[in-house]
Parts: sequence; structure tokens; C-alpha cells
Amino acid sequence: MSAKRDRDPPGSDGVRIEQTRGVFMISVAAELAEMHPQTLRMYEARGLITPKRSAKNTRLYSQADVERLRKIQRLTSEEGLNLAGVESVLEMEERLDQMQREMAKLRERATQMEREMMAEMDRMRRSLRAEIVPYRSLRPGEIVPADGDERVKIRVERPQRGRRGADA
Amino acid sequence: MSAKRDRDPPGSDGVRIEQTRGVFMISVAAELAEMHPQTLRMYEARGLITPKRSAKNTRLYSQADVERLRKIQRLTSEEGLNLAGVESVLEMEERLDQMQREMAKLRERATQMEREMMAEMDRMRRSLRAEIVPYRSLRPGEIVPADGDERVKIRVERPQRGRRGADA
DNA sequence: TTGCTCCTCACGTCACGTGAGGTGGC
DNA sequence: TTGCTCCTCACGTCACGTGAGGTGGC
Repeated sequence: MSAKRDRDPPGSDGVRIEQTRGVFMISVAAELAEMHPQTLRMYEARGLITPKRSAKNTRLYSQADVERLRKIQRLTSEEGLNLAGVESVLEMEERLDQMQREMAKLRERATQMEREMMAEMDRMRRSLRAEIVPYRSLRPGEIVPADGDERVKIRVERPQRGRRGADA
Repeated sequence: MSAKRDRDPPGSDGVRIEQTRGVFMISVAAELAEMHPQTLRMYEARGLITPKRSAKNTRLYSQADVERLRKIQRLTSEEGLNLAGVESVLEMEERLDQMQREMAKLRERATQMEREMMAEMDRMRRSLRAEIVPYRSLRPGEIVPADGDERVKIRVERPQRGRRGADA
């Protein structure tokens, strides 16, 4: 996936090839994966790897193919799996990676949502604060700003005792 | 995961035993798992299964042990894994299950959070609505409820305006 | 020509399952 | 006694890796 540099088999410099492009013939791929060429043919027969083919029917292994081969090599040599096990493990690894990706997405979405709701609540709080100026009551029916300017007064007049809107 | 039905080997009824309690001797466990008793001993030697032991050193397999054995049986016979592969797969399955559990928890928490924030915002909206009653102005310095009850009056008095006495 | 490719077949090795053989306690 | 348990050792089978052997095209 990442743009990687790479070189022609011998050693010419700095030419970038895609990970999935078939570039190595079997002897090279085998050497890179530290395997016998015949082993690579066997793996292909079992469906563990599927290299491209040239017009002349020569197998062409990509960088990704070689990495897969190396992973298989690790599983068989170091961990002692047989090929059925390799198949299962590679498949499960894929599923696991996928789940991890899903989980990252889920987390991402959660924090995003949290951010948005926090912002929304903040906006609401702000508008609330702008509307509501603190007042206090001097005596029943007369309130003044809480900041102390008692010259500004608000009187509430009611018909008798009938209560309509908000009080205090 | 859930405490499930469970009965004694032959068929006596409804006796629930714990999943992890050692109850089957090797011949019974082998038959339940459709394996050779010697195979069970071999698996134990390789660390694939660890039955309890009686005071007399006799192996005692639990229901969970038998299920594990059956899973191993499936992996080896049907899928052709060797024991190293079985080990890897069982381990990965555990990790996968754990991730799934984590994911469920994450989702749960996300919806919970959403619910709470929705509720909070709703509360804020409600209080905003309760505080702010629509009023309209009859003339400068005198406002009444917008719903038309003009008997309720609110007079605003400011210092320079020189309006002092409010008539009750 | 050499050195690669393609293929198929065969053999050696090793893991695994299981049987045999001997012990001991209900 | 039988029938289970425990153990170790050994053998048959099969999967896998790899070598051999024969072909064909740069």
C-alpha cells in the first residue's frame, strides 16, 4: 500500500513498483523467500499462492507474493504448522485485521460524535447564558439585576393572585 | 458462555454440572470426543488439553474439556491441521472472540453515550423553553405575555427615565 | 552450449495416531 | 478374575519438502 522503492533484481536503483506487480521469476522469489523453487510450485498447486504468469507461462511473483511466502515460511519452519494450518491462520489473520480496522473506525466515529455533541451542547449553553441574565428579588413583585444596579427595576403586576408565567 | 443444559453421561435427568468440573474419566471422554484414549494422553503431553486429576491421579475431563477435544477433532480430521496449527487456531479464536466482545462493549458504550447526551440536550432545551416565555411589548417599558393576558404586566424602570412609582 | 523455465514422479523425513506391553488399584 | 487406570516404546501412515529426470525457449 505504501509507496515503496524497489530495485531491479540485480541492483539498479530507486525504481518504484507496485506491490502486486509480478516481477520476480521463480528462482528469485525462492531466494527472497528462502525456499526451494519446487516448494513454490507445490504451494501454488495447493492454492496457497497465485503468482502472475508471463505470456510465455513463466511464473512472476510480486513483492506481496514474496511477503506472503515469507509469512508461510515462518509459519511452517518456526511454528511447525502444516499447510492446512497455514491456510487457516492466514485466513483468520485477515479476519482479525479486518475487525481491527472496523474497531478503529468505530472508535473514530464515537469520538467524532462526542465532539459534535459537546459542541452542540456548548452552543446551547452559550445561548442559554446570553438569554438569561441573573436577577434577584428585592421584595415580592419587584426584581433587580443581580449585579447590584438597583435603579433598574422590573415590576410584575398580576390581576389578583392569578399566576401566569414564570415566577422569580 | 451461558450456563447451558447439561446432563450425566447416560441419561439421568436435569442435573446441571459446571462446565469446568472434572467428571469424565479418560475412556468416557475419549468416546464423547470420538478419539482414542491414548490420543487424549498425547494431547495432554503436548499441552493441548489439561484435564483435572483425581486424588488417585486419574484424569478427569470436564464438559468444557470434551468440547475442546471435539473442536480439536474437527480441526485435525476435517480440516487436516496438525497440532501446531490447532494450537495457533485455538489461540487466534480466543483473540477473535475477545475482540468481538470488546467491539460489542464499544458499541454498547457508544449508544449509551448517545442516549445520555440526547437526554442532556433535551433537558437543556426544555429548561430553555421553560425560562423563556414569549412576551410582547405594549408600549415602551411595559411588556405583557404574548398569549394575550394583558393583566399581567411587567414594567421596566430605569434611572434616567424618571419613572418611579409603580401603581399597584 | 549453459542456465533458466515448465512439468511429473519418487523418495526420505517427520508428525501423528494407535497398538502393545507392563503396572497398579478398585 | 475382569476392566479400568497409569506409563513408555514402537510402528504404520501420511504430509511435506526436495531431488531427479525430461522438455522447451531465450
